[in-house]
Amino acid sequence: MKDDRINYISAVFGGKHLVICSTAHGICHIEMLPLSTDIAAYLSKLHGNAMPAVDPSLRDILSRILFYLKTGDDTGLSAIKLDVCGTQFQRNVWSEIMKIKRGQVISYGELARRIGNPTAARAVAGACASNPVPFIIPCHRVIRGNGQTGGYGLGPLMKRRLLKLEGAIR
DNA sequence: ATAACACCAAGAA
DNA sequence: TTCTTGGTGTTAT
Repeated sequence: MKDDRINYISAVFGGKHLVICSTAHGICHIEMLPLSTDIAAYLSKLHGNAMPAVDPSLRDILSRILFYLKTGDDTGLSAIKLDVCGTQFQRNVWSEIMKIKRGQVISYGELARRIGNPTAARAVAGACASNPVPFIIPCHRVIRGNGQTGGYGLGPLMKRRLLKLEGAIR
């Protein structure tokens, strides 16, 4: 991917900065950062040279994601334009995750089967872990085969919180 | 090459 | 029930 200029918008949610980054082509990155983080400086270091700027045109997307985080209603999330880069395997996993509806869960092993790579459960977990856009690509809906919720980049507590919000779990 | 993983199934206690 | 153990595929070093 090119070092396209990155813009961002942020809001405070759950004691952290919810940060949404975009290129000219779509959302490329969502992250939760400690309140002490200098967001622009952090993103600059992460994405290369140019200093990112706040982009007010991301306001609608931000509020839609916040609405989802508060209510569990994910209407319109899957229609958000993305600009993510990944290996072919990761893209296969991510696009399969997009098919999981709100309130549903599947196991890493089942997802592996669905992409035609039935012994790759652990690799599927790796692809979930490298999902750059949590919530939009709902990797929190992929759980362990034994019913435990499993790991999550934003913390297992957040994963359970989302699944409860969606009514997928008690 | 190899080590690190958000896993899994089976088996022991 | 919890725990080990051996088996996996992909990715980054």
